[in-house]
Amino acid sequence: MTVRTRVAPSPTGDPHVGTAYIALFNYCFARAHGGQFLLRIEDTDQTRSTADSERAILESLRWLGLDWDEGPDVGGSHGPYRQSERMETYGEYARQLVDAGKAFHCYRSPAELDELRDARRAVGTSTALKHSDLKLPEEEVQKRRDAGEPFVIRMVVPEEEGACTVEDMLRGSIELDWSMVDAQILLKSDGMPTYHLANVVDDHLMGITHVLRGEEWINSAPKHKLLYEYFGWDMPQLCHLPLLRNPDKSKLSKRKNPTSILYYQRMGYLPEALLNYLGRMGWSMPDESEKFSLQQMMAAFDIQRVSLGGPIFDVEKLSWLNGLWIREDLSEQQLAQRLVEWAYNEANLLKVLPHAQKRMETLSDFAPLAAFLVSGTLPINEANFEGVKGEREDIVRGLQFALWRMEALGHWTRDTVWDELRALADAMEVKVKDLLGPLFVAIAGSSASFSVVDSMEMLGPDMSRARIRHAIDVLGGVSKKAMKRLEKDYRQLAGE
RNA sequence: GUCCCCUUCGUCUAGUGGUCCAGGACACUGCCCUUUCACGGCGGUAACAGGGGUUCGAACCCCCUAGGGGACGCCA
Repeated sequence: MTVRTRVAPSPTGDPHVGTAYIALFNYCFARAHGGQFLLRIEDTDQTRSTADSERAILESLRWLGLDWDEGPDVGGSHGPYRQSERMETYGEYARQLVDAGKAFHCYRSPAELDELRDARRAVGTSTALKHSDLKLPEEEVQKRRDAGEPFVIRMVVPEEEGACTVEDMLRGSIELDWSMVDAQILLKSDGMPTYHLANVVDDHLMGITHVLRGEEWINSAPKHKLLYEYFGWDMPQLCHLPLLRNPDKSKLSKRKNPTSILYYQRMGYLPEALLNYLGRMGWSMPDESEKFSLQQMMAAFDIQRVSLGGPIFDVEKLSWLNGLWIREDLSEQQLAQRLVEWAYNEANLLKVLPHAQKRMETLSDFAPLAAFLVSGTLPINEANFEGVKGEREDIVRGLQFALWRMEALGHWTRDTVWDELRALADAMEVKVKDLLGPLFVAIAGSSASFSVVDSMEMLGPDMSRARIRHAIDVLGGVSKKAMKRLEKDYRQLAGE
């Protein structure tokens, strides 16, 4: 048995807890059956994947103790294969399908595609575009080809009535209508494969027998099944796991919840506890124990014990579990060791000292100065904002706008954060200083502290956002009505 | 809008036709322990989404409705 987890680096470089969640189940499933657990990095979208984001996710999984196998030698690469390393391979497979009449070249422009989809949507039917919908007159194809226009390779899908039956290890047979399945792009115009092609080709080459992935993939399973048929390969068994949810039940997202593993690390959760908590999401031990190690989970693992309702990722129980791990599983020496590794190590101190040293008269000044960097949620209240210029309403407005900016920010560095905040202040026609005032309190708990952008860089995106969110709450939050108005104002600002 | 998936306490869940007027855990709460705060111990409140079937019997099987979620990209 061989299973794999595909890890997609996020544009912000934050390793997502959802990835760890899927990886955990793949790990336990494989290991419980004496099989292999492999990793595959998705990096064919150049806007998302960077060396940093890839490293971050691999390090996070390792931190959690989810070790992967090297796996077979596929195209000269071992370990967590990177898709782009074998780009030519996918092109060959795509061409093979074209030769067999199972795929075709498509010269349609994005504008034309939008038009076709809009027309479908207006009629109220499926927006899935088939080969016949995309066909261009022969002379037009010729013209575009001669002009060197970009093209993609799409797969041929059934156009007649009928459904595709997909077998799921937990859900049984799922019937999906072919009318919903579009002529999926297999090879993009830049020559990179899409997930669908890469996924099928990789899994075959890697000898994958079972695929445990998120529920969001159910709808594209027919495409994958079809590809296996086209290639004449055996299809792995599928298993779709429930999705982790925000407290409002929507799919876990950073906009509503901290989703980065780094955030939980920074908050001071132990990897054992985080993993344990993830294991309690949609799964239970046969004896219903709450606290268990990865080893114990693996030893008792039974995929049939997965429950299908999407669990809400709620930190209350995680915190309790973490306390249990700290109290019951660490000696005082071990705890001391963890604390040193976690924050009070030399590398960390050296990061903070450039900001702290100038502000110190005695060594004892250090702890209060740096306290906010090793804290979780800051114990602030309305009174902390008294020294800040402006009405409460304006402060909240500034914080909310800043939060939105920070949510949209891809690369998180001192300079990018600064540029964003400066641009925001300009757009709002306020002094940078006045915009930053409340942010100091939100981020550091006091307006007398290090440069707020330096602090934000050290804290990282998720922790920074969480603190801004907390500050808004402390100031009374934003009502639904007010939120709508703010959103409108914000869009106007962005439009200018 | 179309299709798919899901639905047990506020939250995580046990439960696969009788042992369930539904069990455990978090949170909340009462008492005990304690110089305080935690920890710990013992209790309490709180759920089978609704309606129809099938069956001697339904949280469990079937159908309908409702609610929630997901998918519908040259993202994964």
